[in-house]
Amino acid sequence: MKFSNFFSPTLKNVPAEAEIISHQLMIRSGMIKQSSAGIYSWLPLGLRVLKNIENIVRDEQNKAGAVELLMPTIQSADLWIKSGRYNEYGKEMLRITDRSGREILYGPTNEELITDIFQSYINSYKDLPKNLYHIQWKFRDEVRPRFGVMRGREFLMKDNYSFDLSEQDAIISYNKMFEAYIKTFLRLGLIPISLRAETGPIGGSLSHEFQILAKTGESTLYYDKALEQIDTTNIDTKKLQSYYAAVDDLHDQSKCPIEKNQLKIAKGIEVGHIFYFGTKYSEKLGAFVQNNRGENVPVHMGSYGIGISRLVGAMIEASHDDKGIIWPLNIAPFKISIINLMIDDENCKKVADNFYNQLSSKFEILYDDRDCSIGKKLSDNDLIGIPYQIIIGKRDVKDNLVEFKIRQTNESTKISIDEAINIVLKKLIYK
RNA sequence: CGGGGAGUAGCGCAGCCUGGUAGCGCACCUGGUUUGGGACCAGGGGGUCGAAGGUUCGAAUCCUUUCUCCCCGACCA
Repeated sequence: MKFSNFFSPTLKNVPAEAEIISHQLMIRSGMIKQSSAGIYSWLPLGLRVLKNIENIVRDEQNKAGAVELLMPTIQSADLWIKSGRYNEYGKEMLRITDRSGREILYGPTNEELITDIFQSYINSYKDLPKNLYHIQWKFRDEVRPRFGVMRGREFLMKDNYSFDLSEQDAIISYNKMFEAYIKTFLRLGLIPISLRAETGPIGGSLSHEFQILAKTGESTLYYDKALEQIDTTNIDTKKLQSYYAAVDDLHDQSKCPIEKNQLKIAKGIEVGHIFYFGTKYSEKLGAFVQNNRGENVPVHMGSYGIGISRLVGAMIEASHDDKGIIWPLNIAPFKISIINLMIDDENCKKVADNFYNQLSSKFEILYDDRDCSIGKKLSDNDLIGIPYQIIIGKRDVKDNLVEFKIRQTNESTKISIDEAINIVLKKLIYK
């Protein structure tokens, strides 16, 4: 992608509305534009990041055996009346009346809809277990949206729902998702801390929330150090679930079961939540199957959410410096940028064009060919967090060199033009 | 919803107290000079001051109403 052809309005000034760093950086880097309180347009750069995160979440869901579908954003009130949540849910639910006076709503979650879909087709225990998910926009009319996309009213969420014959089976499904969540967050380069949680309005008996560590996180976590050392090759959910972890208001030092030197205190951002809630919705919405004795029994369900749009903000909170965002390679909107400092210089242009032509078919490349000052180019590329940057200037090109910069560490080295492609390929492929 | 704050050019702000129809920085446009970390000089375009009503000869400025946005709290992916 040629930068001159892209749409990435970077800003020097931060709009006063943005309080926290991720929100500021998202606005300054041209990722999002606020439309109204808690509602955002995703500009091209932000959309790329959002999609990259979405795809990793999707991939891990698929690997864990979940099956993707897509349910609508707008739901009929009927199902919610049936489940009893139409009144329960309160003002957070955006209620709308259509032209013929029917009550509809913008879905804040999908237990009702998915249960209805399930019960329409599945009648036998032989079809279990099932695990269905979708990645869809939700709307919750928060009393106070804040922190940019970290707590918007409209947000993108991956939510899935498991259906099992028995509680024991449901716990297996639950743990499978638990593992998938750990894998997902690790793959995003985050350190997930799993905590036993309250089940809240979803209801149920078993629940974990997943917080990722970030200095600027909203919640204070008290947890066993061991939670940070996850064996990525063999994720032992039982072990992870056995470690102590609590948010500050549930933590009581006098009753804390672990040694002080084993206890760690850190800030976290909640990015995922999983629930097992038994037959709460299946009974109300008629999701019954016949078991092997021919009896109709309600299915045991669980639901599992990951805030994808929140993760964008959360990841920035977890990874930035004073120059801007530092994206991990797999999330970065572009993997590498080719920065031509002297667009009017023939040699520089030749070198830059050549890199671009050779690499653009292989990776997502940003070719900074803009007619603007050197400082702006360099600082923009840092701001938007491109992991690798090839900086091409007159001075180096004369010596057959270019600068290769790693955003993560801000280290840069001079490399020969001839070797550059190989070095880049090595970095991007074997990373 | 309770408490606090803010709406003046695309963004950040000053002007408001002590009414006399708007100004600065960044961004933008033109010309020139520059060119390895948000360049410099000169020239230029753009706002009727969130909205409505009122007071006044005259309102960004005073009064009333209203809308929006932000921050702190309870809640959440």
